[in-house]
Amino acid sequence: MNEKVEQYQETCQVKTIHEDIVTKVSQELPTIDEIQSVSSFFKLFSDQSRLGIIWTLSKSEMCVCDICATLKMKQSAVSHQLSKLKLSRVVNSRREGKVVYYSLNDTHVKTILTMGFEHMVEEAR
Amino acid sequence: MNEKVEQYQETCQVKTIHEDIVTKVSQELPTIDEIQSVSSFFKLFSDQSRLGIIWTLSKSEMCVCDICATLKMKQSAVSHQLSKLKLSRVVNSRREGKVVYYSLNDTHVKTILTMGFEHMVEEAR
DNA sequence: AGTTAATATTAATACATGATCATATGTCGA
DNA sequence: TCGACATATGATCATGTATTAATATTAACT
Repeated sequence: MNEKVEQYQETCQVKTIHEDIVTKVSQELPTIDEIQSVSSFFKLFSDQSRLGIIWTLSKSEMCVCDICATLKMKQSAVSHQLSKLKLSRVVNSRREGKVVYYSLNDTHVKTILTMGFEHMVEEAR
Repeated sequence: MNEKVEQYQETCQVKTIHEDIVTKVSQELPTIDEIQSVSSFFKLFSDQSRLGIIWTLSKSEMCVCDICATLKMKQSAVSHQLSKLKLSRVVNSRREGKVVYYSLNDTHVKTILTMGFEHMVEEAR
């Protein structure tokens, strides 16, 4: 039993089936930080409320109150989610007196959003 | 005070700022089911382990044990996540004797995965 | 300065969910 | 049919997180 197999067994408890594939794919594997970063990005789209907010902002720049009204959400809940989205730089904000306007930060987000909805339509068929 | 403003206050407790925008965006708003469906789809990409699995499968069809070895995950954890991915029809499986091979179900998933990593690269600049 | 409006923040709560252990299921070979 | 291997499943536990109510902050107006 060679070292590689032993190492597999640490996590897998099973004899490796395809060492060549594992080796090849492992070499291309993103770092933990990269996977973490990407999964965190997708997490922003994974909640109903946040996705609704992202969707509305993809249609128009809006203030907090408008988002509340559109999505029938409480102001506090909207603010909380907006702050997460802003922290991840998915949205921008600008203040005009008492009112704060939010908008999508980049077109990338809009594209991914669109793909999500396209996928849904296709799945529904 | 008209009816609309009162209705806003139910959820928003604030006087509406832009009735026209709210009305327009509301008309285009996806249904709750649609938003639910799309957010659930993105949720599959929102966890480190699942994203790792999706990534490896985007490189090659693999059996459960190979995935464990590549990602240094326990077999049980991998199986649990694979079953979620399969339930959402993101992956397919085929059995060959004792070994079960998993693969990505559609190219849509691969495209979205790629966009996520592209976004990360751009953000890192 | 005091009041009101719009938004942000804090703390508490309830709920979802990923990992793990133990065990079950399925498949093959002796 | 028995044992070994590969995978799946159930139950439990710990962690994360969305929501809410209450309160703070910020800004405009009188």
